[in-house]
Amino acid sequence: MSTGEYFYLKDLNPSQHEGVINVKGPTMIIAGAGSGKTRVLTTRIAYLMDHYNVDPFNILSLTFTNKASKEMRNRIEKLIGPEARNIWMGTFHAVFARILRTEARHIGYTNNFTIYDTEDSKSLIKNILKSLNLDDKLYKANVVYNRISNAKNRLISWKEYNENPIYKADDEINGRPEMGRIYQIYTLRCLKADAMDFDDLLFKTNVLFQEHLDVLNKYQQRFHYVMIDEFQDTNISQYMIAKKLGAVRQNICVVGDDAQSIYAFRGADIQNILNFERDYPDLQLIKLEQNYRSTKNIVQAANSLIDKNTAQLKKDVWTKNESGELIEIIKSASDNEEGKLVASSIFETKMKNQAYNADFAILYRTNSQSRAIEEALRRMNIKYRVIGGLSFYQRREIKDLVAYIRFVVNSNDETALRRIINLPKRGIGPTTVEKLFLTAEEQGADIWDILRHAQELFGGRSTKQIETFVDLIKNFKNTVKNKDGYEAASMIAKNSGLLKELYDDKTVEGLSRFENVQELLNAIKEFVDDQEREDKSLASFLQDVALLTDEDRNNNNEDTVTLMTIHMAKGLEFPYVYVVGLEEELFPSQMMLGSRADLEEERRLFYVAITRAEKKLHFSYALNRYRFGRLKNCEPSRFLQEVDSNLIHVNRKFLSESPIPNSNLQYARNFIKQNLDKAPGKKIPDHKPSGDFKPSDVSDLSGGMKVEHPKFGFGKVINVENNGTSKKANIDFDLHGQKTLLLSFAKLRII
DNA sequence: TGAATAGTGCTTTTT
DNA sequence: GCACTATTCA
Repeated sequence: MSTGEYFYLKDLNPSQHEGVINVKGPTMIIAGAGSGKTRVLTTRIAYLMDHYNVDPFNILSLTFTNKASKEMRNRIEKLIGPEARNIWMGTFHAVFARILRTEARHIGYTNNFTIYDTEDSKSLIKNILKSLNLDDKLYKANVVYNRISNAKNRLISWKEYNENPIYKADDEINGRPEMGRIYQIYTLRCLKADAMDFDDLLFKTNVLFQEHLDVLNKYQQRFHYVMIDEFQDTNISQYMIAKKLGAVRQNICVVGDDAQSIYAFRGADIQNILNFERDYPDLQLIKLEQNYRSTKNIVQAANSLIDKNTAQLKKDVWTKNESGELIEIIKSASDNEEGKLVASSIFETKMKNQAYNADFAILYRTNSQSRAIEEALRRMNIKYRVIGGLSFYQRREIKDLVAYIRFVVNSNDETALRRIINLPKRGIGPTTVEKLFLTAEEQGADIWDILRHAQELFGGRSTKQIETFVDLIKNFKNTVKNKDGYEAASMIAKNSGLLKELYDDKTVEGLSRFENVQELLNAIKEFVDDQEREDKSLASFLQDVALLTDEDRNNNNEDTVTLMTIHMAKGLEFPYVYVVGLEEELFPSQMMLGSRADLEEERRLFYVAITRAEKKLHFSYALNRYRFGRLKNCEPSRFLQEVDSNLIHVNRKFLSESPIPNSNLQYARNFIKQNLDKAPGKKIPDHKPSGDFKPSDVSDLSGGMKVEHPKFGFGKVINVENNGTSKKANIDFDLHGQKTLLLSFAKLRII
């Protein structure tokens, strides 16, 4: 069999070639960072279609992010043309949501079911907790949600949960004996609302395949080849689905890197890699170990770090690339200084290497770290964009409008109803809402029926408002039936009063909310105008809105520095990478110091961060950082010492001041507090900061300057004393008199 | 019922 | 520091 005729096989190295052409039978590809994993996967699919004439409809390719699947589809399309669009390709959640919609009736759902995102789920849980009158110190929505989520990811139903003595004992020790009952109620309420949460999309797929072998068989016949990317991130639930689907033909190929497993907190189980070896003893194991992405120094740094983990598969990542520059460490006195130093280092690197902004990424452990960095970049006029944080579809105004649409389409959707029934305010308060739900439960009726018959059932004061609301929704239902999705959505936005409320809000945030809603409407218009789409109904747009993420919208090609968490950076690469906030308790996170397994996951996370870099890597840490709104001393991260020190260069220029002793800071706080409390008789009202109040850079502050303070108002600087972090200014405020402020933490705007 | 205020807890990471 | 909640007052 000659393979020379396919141009795309030419440049593959021997292992990659193996990975591409061995398409039959169970295969596991262990792929080191930057080893051309996606290339192997896409080429493999192209080869399947090209060489074996496999119908794309018979190929299932599963990824974790929309972005990854989109990229894969594009790359395959480049290799073999538009036929690539027919491959079943997407995230686990998206693909199985699609299958569940078709098969919903088998498991007690309609094909119109709503998908609850995490926020929806938590809000439902909060409601349940409240109605059960449980101690909210012990039963927190977050904790309960995670517990339920964990159970589902291990395929444990509420029934099994309640029968399991280990869970029971565990919950009792933690003072939460009601957990099983909550799980049960939550499940039933979701069913009643015709809603599935994220975990349900996988859990219910398992149930479906377990209990309806004919359905399973149908999909087994459909998917001749199953491929899973980022296999190290699969949980039990996902693995079981894949295993069932591949059971007949056994053409199942998993690609992953145990060293990059960073989602154990979400139920991902590296054990799956071992399970795979156990389940398919005759598998082909292929290792991709040559790194094409990074310099020798970076590859070695990553190897030296990951070597400290005990739980890992044997793998030897190497590169032919040049050694490149050493890793540079940036040390700073505070988080703000870290921002400044990183920004100026980017500026210098850009000048020296004629690089673009887009060549740079700044990676951090937690989203909250972006603030100080953003500020510094803004000051230096370096364009940047922040990935992640609050996504578009999670914004309040977007969720509000979506909730309206959701309820119009599915009037059993409890969470949506609770969100909109009094939004904008229409005089239906919590008391009334609870009464409605209680009645629905007593009568065993749908909440929509109760709403429609509120007049007969209650006859009280609030029924008039309820009637108005019901008429509104009925009206919308009609619109949805008769108009296209865009027109209907616009109508809902307008007539619900949502748009007006935002329009009336003339603050900056109000304006941007208004624009966001417009943008959502535009997105719906785009959806409706899409020629290739068959079902253009609003219901169809809504179906997977919960699964959409921001990156799907944000493909602008502006030249910007990228800021994001390390988790978001997985799979990406940049010439210049800054890993910031390398401090104990921040990275590794304080929540992960408890066990070896957790610490090793943090180390893998750092490994992921390092291996994003192509040319040059920077590490940065600060000696002081604001956390919980207080300045805290920080220790450099242990991870810094775990990287081979021969590969690291400490930049002397940046070695600045020592930490600010906490006692000094406390002193400063007390000083200010005392001064504020000095004249209790005549209370001076707090100054209202000007609308555009933004603290200025105070490094050049000197006597005679006029400043504004958010609390003390306007004043004049008398003098500035000391230097560095203990630098302080005497300021004479117009209303509050003379004060001494520590500049490292006072917020002053120079006028 | 709604708006304003005081108090609390908290930050991991995401489909 | 912020966002969310409980409490208070109109």
